[in-house]
Amino acid sequence: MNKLNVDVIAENLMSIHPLLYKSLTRPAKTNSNITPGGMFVLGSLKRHQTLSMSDIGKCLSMPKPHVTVIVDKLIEEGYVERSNDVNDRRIINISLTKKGANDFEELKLAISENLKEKLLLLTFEEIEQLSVASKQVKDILISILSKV
Amino acid sequence: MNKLNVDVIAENLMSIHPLLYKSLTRPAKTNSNITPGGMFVLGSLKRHQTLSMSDIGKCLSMPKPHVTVIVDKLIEEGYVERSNDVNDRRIINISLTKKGANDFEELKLAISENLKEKLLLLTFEEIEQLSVASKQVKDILISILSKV
DNA sequence: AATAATAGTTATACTTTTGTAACCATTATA
DNA sequence: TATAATGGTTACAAAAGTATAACTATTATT
Repeated sequence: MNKLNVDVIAENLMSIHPLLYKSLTRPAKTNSNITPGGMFVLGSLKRHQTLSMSDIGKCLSMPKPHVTVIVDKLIEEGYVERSNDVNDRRIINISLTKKGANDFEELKLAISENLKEKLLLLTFEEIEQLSVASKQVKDILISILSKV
Repeated sequence: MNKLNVDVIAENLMSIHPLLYKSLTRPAKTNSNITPGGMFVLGSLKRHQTLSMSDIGKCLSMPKPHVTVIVDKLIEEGYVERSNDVNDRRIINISLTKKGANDFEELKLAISENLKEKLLLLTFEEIEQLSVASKQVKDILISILSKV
């Protein structure tokens, strides 16, 4: 383990984070009434198809009561639905509805549009590089940070 | 401009963001009384040395009243200090104190330590890759998303 | 069968963030 | 000089996130 590299990684991630936050959550507010938390839940469901309430909490390091509040709101808006687990009747599984999947796709497009304006400043090579590098960061972080 | 690439980038960044959030802000809470917002402000100051109140707001897409609140708290803790601009007496410049710089360094170490446990699961090559890729993402995002 | 553990909800209190509007001081403009 | 624009603060309200405890229902353990 190279100690220097780890510190560099931490430093890079700390710089990336605040830049992302506003760029990603702002379109969600202007184009829909999805809160940042709701957006993350939808993203997790998009990746995993179905998750129990507890799994969502683990996925996002979110306390269970908060998951309940967010999912309640998403159900109210028709984005997700509950279903009882067939094996364990304590478990409630959450999955995207068609509307939820569609609207999340639209939200991603809105974020793309928003980013696109900024990305126009880059060369084709830089965009290519960012595409590859962001995928590498994503895949590696998911492999070590995702708890589900 | 390759449309596919832009959408891939948006998708990757949206996946990265929730993973980072908790991993980066949790150590700040356990090791100090710096709020996430305060951490971002310190990070901006670390990169730019000195910023006016408005610049901090632009940097982090933060409303000005919120900047005031956060900076007030950081001053109270002795992490940053105000100084009047010599050319424009409306402007108040904020810069890190020695204590602020030190404690921010320590905070970064705490985050590194926290990450290190997880990074132990990776191969040396993956760490190397993450180090390079996260730097690329950081540099490119700063070049297009940072407003200061 | 009794007890402990797990999944989820409800309730509550608190912190942080976000959004406005009003306000003062200073600088720029007409 | 009068007016507009900018930088920053104050005050207030509302939304979102965080944390904890108490509770029900179900499953696992003994």
